[in-house]
Amino acid sequence: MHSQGSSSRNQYDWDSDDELEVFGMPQESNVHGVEESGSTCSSAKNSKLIHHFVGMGFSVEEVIKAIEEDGEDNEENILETLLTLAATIDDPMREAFTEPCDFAKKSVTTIDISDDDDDYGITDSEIEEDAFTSEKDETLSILVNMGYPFKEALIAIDKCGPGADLSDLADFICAAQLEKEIESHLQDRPNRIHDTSLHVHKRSRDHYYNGKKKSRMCRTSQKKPLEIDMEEIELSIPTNGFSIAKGLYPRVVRKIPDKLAGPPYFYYENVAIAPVGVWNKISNFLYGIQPEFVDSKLFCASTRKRGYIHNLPTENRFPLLPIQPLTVQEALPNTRQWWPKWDRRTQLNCLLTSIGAATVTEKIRRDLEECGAETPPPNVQDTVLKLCKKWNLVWVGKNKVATLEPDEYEMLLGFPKDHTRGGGISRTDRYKALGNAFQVDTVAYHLSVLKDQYPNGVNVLSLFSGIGGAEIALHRLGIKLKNVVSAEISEVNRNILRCWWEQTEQRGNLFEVEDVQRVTSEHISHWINRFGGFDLVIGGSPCNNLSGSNRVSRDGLEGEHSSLFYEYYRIVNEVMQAQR
DNA sequence: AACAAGATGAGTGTATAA
DNA sequence: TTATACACTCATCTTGTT
Repeated sequence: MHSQGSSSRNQYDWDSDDELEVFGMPQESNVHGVEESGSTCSSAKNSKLIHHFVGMGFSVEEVIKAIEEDGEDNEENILETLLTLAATIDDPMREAFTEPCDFAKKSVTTIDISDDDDDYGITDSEIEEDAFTSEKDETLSILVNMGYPFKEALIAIDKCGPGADLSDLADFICAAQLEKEIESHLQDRPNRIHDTSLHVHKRSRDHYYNGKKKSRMCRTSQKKPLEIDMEEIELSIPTNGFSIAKGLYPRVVRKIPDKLAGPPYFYYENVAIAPVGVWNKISNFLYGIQPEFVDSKLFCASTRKRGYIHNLPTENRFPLLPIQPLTVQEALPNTRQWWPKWDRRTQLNCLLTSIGAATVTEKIRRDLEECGAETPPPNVQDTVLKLCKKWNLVWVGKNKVATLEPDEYEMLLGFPKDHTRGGGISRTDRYKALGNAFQVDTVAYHLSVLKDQYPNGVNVLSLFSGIGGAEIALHRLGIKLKNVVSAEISEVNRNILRCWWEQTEQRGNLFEVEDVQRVTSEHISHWINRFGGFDLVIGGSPCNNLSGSNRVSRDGLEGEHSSLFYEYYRIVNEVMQAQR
């Protein structure tokens, strides 16, 4: 943490090297190969382009063809052409598993990979609450599968006991539902737990879905030739779909082709509201699997709209216990007494990487005190409310709002308290790391299907690990971590994960890699041989150039940070090939 | 240097009205 | 069907302080 590199790394210097270093030595050998093949492309720029696209997994021949077609100046068009080429291949799965490239095969660059056996062979004390809740878990998941809302199932089990007869539990839930319905007819309470925001939008969104879906499809596929068959429609991605849930959690109906169904499993995450076309591209690379868009407001008290692409089964999912409170007032009980009636928020907006300025909270306090009245006039309410929503402010006193604390970030996102605290990390860095992290409960819900399949634990390749959201999700699910290879560029983040690993007394092995770009085929096959294969490749690639919060460089998937998605794809594809 | 604080819009999707 | 208004966003950069 005292190394000089750590500070400059704060500025995401995972791309500080120029392109030559990105692909290392073998680039040159490939360049020669290309030139010898008789191509007319010979400029330095051309070589870079070729390697750029070859690095994405296209064959050299295809890339050359595309460049000749579109000219070397238009990367966008070249990529479009390449993707069209890939899409027009008879068997769409064939392209998915073709040899991506061999640029890394001869790579002998020195790589910082701690290959030591960090064997924390300690006690058996991990995950012991598991025994306590396993019966409950099982009953819960059965009830949820029967179609009962999770929360009500949970209450029923609490009331009747985990050993109660299923039919008794079902009866209890039905009775409770009926009671609730009657109650809601009798009195209209605006601040009921977690129902309002969900159902308010549901009807309209469903309407949107049925009514406008088609027109949007046409818009998205405008660029492509007008041959909209079923395949096209499958791949055309609606970037909404957050509230098509019937119950508390969305029930996903999505069929993964047998060819793609894991193991090995992969799980990819990124921001939902990305520039137009980005998710289509990502989906095309990840074997055409449709993203699953989920808003974490279903799992915690703050919004977090994300897209997930994975080949996990979607049946028999179950949520992490205990269930998080879904309202701010419950999640932050101290704020409840200060929350004015006219602020009807029950949930927070997205937790970002930086927080609001103190001048904002001060301005709000002044404005409210000036009008003096118990309830301020509508125009003041309006401006204050807008600021509160913009900066995610909560009420901590009379006329007093405040930004969230880092430990409140941790709690809302499902991390252990003080997970990012200490060890030389600054407050600013905590916000940044947490703002970039998974919402653990959400990811755990998706990963829960692995629990039955891997009673002895999993081998995980974790890319862009950050502060270890994936690892924590698995751990909290009670899925043992056998071997975890974690790639993370930020030193402070690696320290956080390592500390957590030691504190939770993991019995498996943690291997740290600094830069995903330095992971070669040799590394991958070495790990596969050693561990007997990976069970899960998980990661969310940088969103910097996709996020709407970025005023400066929202450059899309080809942006300097977000283009690391192609590294994720490269590595996933190698694992998929090697283990199938 | 390192850190904290403050200032800095645009793109995307949604709802509504015409 | 189109136009318009509105809400929200895994961020970056500069400046000032220690």
